[in-house]
Amino acid sequence: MAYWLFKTEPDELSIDDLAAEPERNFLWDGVRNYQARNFLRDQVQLDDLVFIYHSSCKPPGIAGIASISRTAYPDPTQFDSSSLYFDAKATEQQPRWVAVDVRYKQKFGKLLPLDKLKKFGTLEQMPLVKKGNRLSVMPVSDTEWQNILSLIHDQD
DNA sequence: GCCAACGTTGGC
DNA sequence: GCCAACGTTGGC
Repeated sequence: MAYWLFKTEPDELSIDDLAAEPERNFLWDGVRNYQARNFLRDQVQLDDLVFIYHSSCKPPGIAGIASISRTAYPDPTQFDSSSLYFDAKATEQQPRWVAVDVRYKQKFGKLLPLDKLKKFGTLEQMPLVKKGNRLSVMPVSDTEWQNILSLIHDQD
């Protein structure tokens, strides 16, 4: 079992949306970055745990946990010409992008803000806290996962 | 709204 | 295959 962090804009899909339908499998679509796609396609496994990170909001930070309920399959939005995520170069025979499904697991009492993550020295290797980082799907080591959980515990 | 950082595109 | 131009991300 592995750990991950997925970014989402809460206007699009938030931890509250997941929590509102805890039995539902949510399509995690719209990943359009090759490095992020390769993680989804090659490494994300069933029942892996995922920190849900809220980006482009105030304040950005980790809001809760989801689990992987379906491993990678072709992202349907790449074939949909009315979608923002449409990709004319993708075909059903040769899909370019993949999606996974996630399920709600937990919402933290308080969001763990990015500035706290940045202050915590042992997390400095995470792409998340590095300047200019744009990776929307990233692995989280066992140690990082435990350290972040303890930060959550401290502030709750 | 600004803009730094970064990924992608396309001409050569 | 280089690299300038461009578009996007995402914190501030």
